[in-house]
Amino acid sequence: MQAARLDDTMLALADPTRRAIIARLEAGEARVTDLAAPFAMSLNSVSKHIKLLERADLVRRRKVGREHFLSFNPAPLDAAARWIEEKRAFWSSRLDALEQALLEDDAKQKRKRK
Amino acid sequence: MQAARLDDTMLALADPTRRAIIARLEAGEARVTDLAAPFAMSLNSVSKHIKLLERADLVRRRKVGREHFLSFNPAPLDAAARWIEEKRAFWSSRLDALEQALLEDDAKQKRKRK
DNA sequence: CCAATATTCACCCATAAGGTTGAATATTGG
DNA sequence: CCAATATTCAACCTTATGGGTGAATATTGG
Repeated sequence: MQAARLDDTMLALADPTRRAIIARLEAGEARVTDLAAPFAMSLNSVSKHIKLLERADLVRRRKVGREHFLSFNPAPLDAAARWIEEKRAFWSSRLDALEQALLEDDAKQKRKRK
Repeated sequence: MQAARLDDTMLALADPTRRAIIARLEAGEARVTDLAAPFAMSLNSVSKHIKLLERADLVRRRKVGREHFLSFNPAPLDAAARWIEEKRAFWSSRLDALEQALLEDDAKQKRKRK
């Protein structure tokens, strides 16, 4: 349960392979080999992607003997979602204000014409 | 109004300088020079960050003579927010289910004891 | 026309990402 | 013990980031 900066979270999500890995983990824990299987890519490359996901704390590792079981940890998504929603909220309210202004102008025009 | 893949959007958001630039644009349009001012960094570096933001279609450029006015375009955030919320929804419902199962177990235990 | 202003372009540099292959390590099954 | 399995480690390559500098370009104000 550590920090994991927004930088790492966003960067981790910026790659389709890593997003696919996360999607795959919705079906439950998986080993490195399982995760690598669908990709036309060496096991090692997938292992590196997993490391990046771990750095972002989006993936947790549970070692049982020689097998490493990976699971998804959604916690870091909160901060990312919060940042994005803040911007979206600000700009949707700004658009609302613009719309409002246009409506008022319209009303003013109507009054004038009347 | 072009595509701008999730990759570019996420990558653009993965850097604190670029997030600060976006935050600054909430105050309205700004020139490259204005955006660069707060940073202990060359104008050129900021110009590059802006280019990355443009690639992600998060920033739009309006040229007036020698001045380039930049503005924020929130549209690409929709897809990013959607992806994140999908994962969050899935996992929060999964946690809910777990909680539910625990509660049911608890109830079962009570019944037994009774 | 000319100097100042606003930006980009063209390089240069260091580091990281994303991929490869081959060897090392750890653990299991027989 | 030994072979097979599951992973990582260590190099290496290519390309992209993130930063810098200096020159080129475009436009404006006198």
